[in-house]
Amino acid sequence: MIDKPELDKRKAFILATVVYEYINTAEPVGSVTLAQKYNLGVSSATIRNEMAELEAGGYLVQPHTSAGRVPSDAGYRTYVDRLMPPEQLTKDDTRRIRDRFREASRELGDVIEQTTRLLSGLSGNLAIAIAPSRDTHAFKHIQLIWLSARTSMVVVVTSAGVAAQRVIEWQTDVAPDDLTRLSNALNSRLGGRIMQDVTANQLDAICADSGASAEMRDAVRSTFAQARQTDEPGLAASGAQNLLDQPEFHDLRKLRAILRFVEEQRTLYDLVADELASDAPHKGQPHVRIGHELGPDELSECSVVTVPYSFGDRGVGVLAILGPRRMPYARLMALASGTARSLGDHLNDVEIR
Amino acid sequence: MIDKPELDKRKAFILATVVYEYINTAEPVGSVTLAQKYNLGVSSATIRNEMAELEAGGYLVQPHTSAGRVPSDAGYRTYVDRLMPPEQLTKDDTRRIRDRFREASRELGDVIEQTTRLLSGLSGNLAIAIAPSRDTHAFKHIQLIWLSARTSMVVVVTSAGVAAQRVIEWQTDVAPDDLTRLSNALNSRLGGRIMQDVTANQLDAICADSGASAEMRDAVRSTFAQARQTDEPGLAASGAQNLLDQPEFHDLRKLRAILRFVEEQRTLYDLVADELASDAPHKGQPHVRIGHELGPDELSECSVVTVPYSFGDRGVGVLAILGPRRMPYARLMALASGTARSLGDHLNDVEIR
DNA sequence: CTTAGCAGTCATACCCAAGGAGTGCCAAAC
DNA sequence: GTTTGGCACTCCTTGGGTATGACTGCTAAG
Repeated sequence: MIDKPELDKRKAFILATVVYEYINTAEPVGSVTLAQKYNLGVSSATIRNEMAELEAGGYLVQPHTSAGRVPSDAGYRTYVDRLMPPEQLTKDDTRRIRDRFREASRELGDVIEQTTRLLSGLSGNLAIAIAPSRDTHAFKHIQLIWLSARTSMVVVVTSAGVAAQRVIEWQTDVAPDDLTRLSNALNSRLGGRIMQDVTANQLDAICADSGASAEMRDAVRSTFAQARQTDEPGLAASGAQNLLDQPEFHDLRKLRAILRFVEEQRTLYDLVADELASDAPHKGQPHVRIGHELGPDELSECSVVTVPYSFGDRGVGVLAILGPRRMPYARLMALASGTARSLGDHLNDVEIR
Repeated sequence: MIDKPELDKRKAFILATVVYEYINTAEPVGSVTLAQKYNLGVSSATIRNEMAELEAGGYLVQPHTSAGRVPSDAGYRTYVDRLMPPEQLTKDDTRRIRDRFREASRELGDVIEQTTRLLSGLSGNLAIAIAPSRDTHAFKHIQLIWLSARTSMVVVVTSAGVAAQRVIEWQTDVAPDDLTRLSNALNSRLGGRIMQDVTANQLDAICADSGASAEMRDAVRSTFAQARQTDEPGLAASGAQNLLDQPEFHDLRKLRAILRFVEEQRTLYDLVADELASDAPHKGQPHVRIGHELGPDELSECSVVTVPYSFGDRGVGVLAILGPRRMPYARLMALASGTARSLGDHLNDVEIR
């Protein structure tokens, strides 16, 4: 790859048109097609010269000598960053998104799962969602419920709803009053706290003060750990079968590699969570990664649009769309943003205040 | 299709061998292959004659004149019902299944989801599970939890764990005591009842007796409805990408049709729920449906193994494996049965008594 | 009833030539 | 200097024709 001189206006327009045409047709685009379909005011020979220079600059690639050109990662990158016309959501899409959230669940896990279904349906690609970390939710309530002398249930409620629930089998009998006393103590001393600020030591202290047994203390501690869900992040993906429709994935080997990748919760999480980790989380702006920018070789023919969502001023999660590099970037960015906004609004609405 | 005479011993053996060979190789099997690989004690010409008769009987099919034979639906059916040697789970598989359930979740939805992952992994096919209907669970506890003057949470616990939880926003202020009184009344009068036996009228009566408001009565009623989950059945499926490995699905059109079918919760549910509806639910025995027996045209090249599972003497759900007709029936039946048994045991273990 | 032999069928693989899409380059025109 | 028409060249794709080989079904002999 030589140096990348600034593109003059005509080169930029030709590059944009090549990308646009290729996104729509999935066929390498040649100089004659370009001259005929878009009136550039110059002949195909001129376009050929320009395309040759764009190829030398690393923006375009020729699959073989006698074929048209296809955008390279750098070509797509330039298109996305500087050339493509931004898109707004249509009224129709906006309404559809809003309607779907209107009847959406209040339960966090269900919500993100439904969101991926919506987004994969609208985008025609694979949609992924990461649930917001529960660390930043506010503690609302804990209730130890007496079921029988040896069994109880513990429920922890945060501002996002039920964060943990578990059944506990005691080694020794407990009385309903013991549970009520402990519940009350915890509630009065933890009310309004952010989950991540509740330490195990504090829990122990409260349990000790209200005369709870060691067994009860352990139960409380582990239920809180579960409520913060530090181990397994909420992750949902759907719409993988959409990828079958893309001509670039008609090669079964590629497709299989991609699906195996997506199947692994861990790798999928890492892929999308980059967005969470990034220091400057572009304030709600969608972010595009193209081909090799993604890292894993399996995804070298894919692109991913990610967009963070938030509700209130905390709890940030990520939505993502994974598809072929030849994706309608502007539209998918608009869709992802719109969905992220509606998702945030929905979570805000159902938040427990 | 002519009449189906009883198969003599040699025809039966040849049919069994053809099915076996085809299942292993995915190639139409010819008379010479058969004579060479399995010592039938007769020449290929004799086998040819027998195969011609098996084809006339509708057990075998020739893809084209100069190809070997492939089993028909009826051929597979006969193989499964009468010819194939039954298989036991290997110690290794048994252990693996048990280990996975040992560390499985206690939450019903998670359990069936994890079960499909396990079963698709072991079987190399698509696995499906339907959660048991919640109607037959025993009511354990209801708790109305005071969060603030205008918000409460209701949790309904059945013998299978938390069956419903919801946040309620009241139109008028409520006091913690009101909620406690109503919770106690419901618990004392409903304790031990089966969920489906709790009628809306009874709930109304109890609410009225304990002086609950109309608003509270409605909340209780709708939470119970949700707990019985009459609307949306718990359904999980995973391992669709396994189907990519099967040579019969390398035709993208077929594959897409199948995946679209599987994607639809409703159709998938209907497919598997046949097993629940059937009058004589073969007492835990796996049940095989082959090709057109399944009904939908999209699945005419697929087979499904279903097996009911139960815990205690109630609550029946279904596990299923969907794959190409050319599947190792005996092994998959053993796997499905073993997994169903372990699943039942696990649900039994985590049941609240 | 079994079997060897053989003719016949048909999918598949292969080669080769024609077709076509598209390029790069050059020389002339602007 | 840029643009353009022309043209040779490359190389993928397509289609036809042929050879190959894996089968079968049939027949006649064992």
